Amino acid sequence: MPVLPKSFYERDTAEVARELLGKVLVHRAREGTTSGKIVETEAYYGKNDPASRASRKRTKLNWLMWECGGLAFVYMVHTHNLFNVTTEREGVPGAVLIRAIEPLEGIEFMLRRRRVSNKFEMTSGPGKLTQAMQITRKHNGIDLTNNRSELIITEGEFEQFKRGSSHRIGVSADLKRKLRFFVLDNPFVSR
DNA sequence: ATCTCGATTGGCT
DNA sequence: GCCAATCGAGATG
Repeated sequence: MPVLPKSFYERDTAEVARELLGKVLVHRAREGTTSGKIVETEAYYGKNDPASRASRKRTKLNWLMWECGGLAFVYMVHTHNLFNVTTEREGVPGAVLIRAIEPLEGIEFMLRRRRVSNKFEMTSGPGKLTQAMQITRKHNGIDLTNNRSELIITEGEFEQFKRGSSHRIGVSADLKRKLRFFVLDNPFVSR
């Protein structure tokens, strides 16, 4: 399946978050390939989004949100790595948090890394999927639109599905808009 | 140099 | 449902 081009990401962040559902995140590591269908996302904007890492000034931690679209943006919260994709054109902050995937390839690796037997516990949360797919801060800044990258996002080929939306999870101050998107009735969605 | 906090998770009551 | 774990980095003095 073809890799998503940069133009896919350089649009309104909520639109990208919604359309990322059903696309496929692929990690081609030495140990083996893991991949999964994206089933839950959240959109984060800049200045007037109080929940965003980019709501305040640009720092060593959040600078990637101002870069061009289609780059990996990984940071830690508590003990977990959270994986995001940058959106909007260079200079405009934005990113989409990938909150859950449905495993496709490399399920044996994911089970081992997560130390769980229940497959629904492998990737049904933003910190869970990074552990399962072994995504860490070393992937910060990787170009997800380059077919030679270790980490890429490709088109998917799935039956049509319904999407739902809600307010974002775990944020202390949210906007009025519903900026969380998920595949309806998919068991790998968190909660 | 020290304090504080978080886009989470898992274990225990 | 509640709460501790645990870590980087921004904020403060």
